[in-house]
Amino acid sequence: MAKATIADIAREAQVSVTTVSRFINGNYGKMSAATKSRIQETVDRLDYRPNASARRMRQQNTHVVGVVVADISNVFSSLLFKGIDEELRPAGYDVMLMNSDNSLEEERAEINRLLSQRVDGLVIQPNASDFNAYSSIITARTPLVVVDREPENLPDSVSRVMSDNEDSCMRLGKRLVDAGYDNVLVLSRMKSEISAQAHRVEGLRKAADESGILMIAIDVKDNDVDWIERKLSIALGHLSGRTAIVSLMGPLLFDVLAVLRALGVGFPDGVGLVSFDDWRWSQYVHDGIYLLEQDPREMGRAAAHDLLLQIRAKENGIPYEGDGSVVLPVSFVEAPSI
Amino acid sequence: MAKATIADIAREAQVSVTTVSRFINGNYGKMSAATKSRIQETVDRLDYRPNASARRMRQQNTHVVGVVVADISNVFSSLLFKGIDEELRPAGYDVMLMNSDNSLEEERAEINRLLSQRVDGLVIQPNASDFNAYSSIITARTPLVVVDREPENLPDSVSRVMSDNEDSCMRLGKRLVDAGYDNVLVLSRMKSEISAQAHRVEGLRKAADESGILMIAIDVKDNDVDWIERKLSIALGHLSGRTAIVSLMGPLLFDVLAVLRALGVGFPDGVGLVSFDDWRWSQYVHDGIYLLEQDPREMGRAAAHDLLLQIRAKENGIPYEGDGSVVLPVSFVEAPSI
DNA sequence: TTGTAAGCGTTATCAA
DNA sequence: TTGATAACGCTTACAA
Repeated sequence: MAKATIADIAREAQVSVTTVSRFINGNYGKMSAATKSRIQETVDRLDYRPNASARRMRQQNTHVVGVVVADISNVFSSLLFKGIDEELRPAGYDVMLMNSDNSLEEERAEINRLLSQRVDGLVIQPNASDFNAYSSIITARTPLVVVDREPENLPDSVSRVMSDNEDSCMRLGKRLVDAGYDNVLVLSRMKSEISAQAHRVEGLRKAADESGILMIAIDVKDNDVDWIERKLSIALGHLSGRTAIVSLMGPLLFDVLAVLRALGVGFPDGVGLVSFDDWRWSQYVHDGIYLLEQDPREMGRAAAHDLLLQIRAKENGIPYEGDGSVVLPVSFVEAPSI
Repeated sequence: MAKATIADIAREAQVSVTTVSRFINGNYGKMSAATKSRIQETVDRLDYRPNASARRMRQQNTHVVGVVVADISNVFSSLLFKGIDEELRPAGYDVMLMNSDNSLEEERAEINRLLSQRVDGLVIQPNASDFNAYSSIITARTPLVVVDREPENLPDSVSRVMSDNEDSCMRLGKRLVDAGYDNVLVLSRMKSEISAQAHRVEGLRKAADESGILMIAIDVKDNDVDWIERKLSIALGHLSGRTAIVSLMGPLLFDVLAVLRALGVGFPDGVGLVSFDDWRWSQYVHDGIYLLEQDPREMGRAAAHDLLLQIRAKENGIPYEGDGSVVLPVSFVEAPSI
């Protein structure tokens, strides 16, 4: 037998579809107890379940929001999702999650599919450096929050949630100067047109400029560990004085550790070592690694919170009264690796 | 202006809705080039996008599958999702992801919502020990794959993808005996009624029974690090001979490491240490930790693969020809911590 | 307290 | 090569 519909229930329970619909939606303001229980019985017996698609045809909203992350295998993304889910779920929204894998094309296709789903809102960690790539979202008038990466030409009207990348890295730079380092070797791995890491490089560069220490930035892109090893080996061989290595993204730290092990370079004796983003585990490597930590879960919550404000404003035709821009602090986790 | 519909396009392009529908679906078998380009132009101009909900009303399938994981902040879950997505996306399916947070109630509600969405299939990492909790899925005739945890009363007709938990742990037990250990202290953290960890305990127990070494199993449940420290401290104080500690889930290893550090117990000198599930990082703790690794991404792929077979079989009214049950190996990553 | 019927955006059947 | 129209399952004015 095909899936039960509201009409099946109505027929079996000897009432009209209207009454069933009212029952389903809890509008039993003036419904006889007899009717109620008769419908309930039928619903249970036929295992009836309202069809969400049909419901949406009559309503303006889907109660579904779309989330597009850059790389779900990165812990950042899963915690971001968790934060979003924690905020959205109690508000009655379900989430369609998509993984762009740092690909512009994938991302474009995914956004299109989400718009086709008529999601009530969108949270994206963008891959494109220019916000014009996302104009379709604006045209569709779908509430949007941009997270983690800030494309150029982002209109003020679009909400965003970022970490305090540049400033924290400026402070890190000063901290390294104070600790007596002469050089800082900055490693990034930027896989898409745009990355939060660029701001981190910028912050470190400013600190270096101000204090006169030497800063070398290396973007490892898709290169493998051997490539990194060669680069690091050369750099370390040619630098005099004390050098600190800064890994600007979590997964990259694995490669850095492998390289340092291969080169037989220890820390903090051989080099200083700092990394972004390594939740919990790195405290057990040697005596712990100095960390700059974001709070992706909180970023997710903030993004979802703003999205809800936008959605509600739109539904009620009232103006949106949110912050529009949230910058979350990056915290320093002290450890003896520098 | 409200979102453009197929009727808007038809009016503007001076054709019928039928023709537009044909165009949208690529059925331009016999459509004049002029008509085609006129429609295309209008579609672009009005930023038209088919409404997925409306489409579903006329079709039997939604091209959406639901995934329910137990804890998205656990790397296991995100890699599982990644594997599922990799297999499903190219086949044209989108994913609604839900996080049950190891809660039975949450899980029940989530499954209900997904069934209301009329998802074409479901992958779940179940929290209930008895499969009867999931009978609604069977009643709804929704294709289903159960992953990671195997509830009681799971009918043969339901597909499942598991890791080879019991057998791998039996082999681990023997390995520990061979390495000269006299006792094995097994730590688990089971948050729901059912857990893959139970099979791991079982495997170790069998190995212990066969070889005559002492095995003590401790389930830490929701207790904190202090509790674990007390328990471990007492156990270690009363055991004679060499003891190996086995952590049966990834995140638990953090706590174990913290406790060992607090107790001033090193490895492999003080105790032997083995853990399940610690992707990449634990090789840098001391000289590396002996690991038993699952492949959650592969589990996801296998689950999605089977789900697709079920969905296609159902759509075409042909019998399902899949394995029904996949058991993936657990690999041993040697390291000097035992 | 309950019912009738229109309409949401699309696809599919039939007809031209 | 294109079009008119019914139908999908539900909600909601309006009626009774």
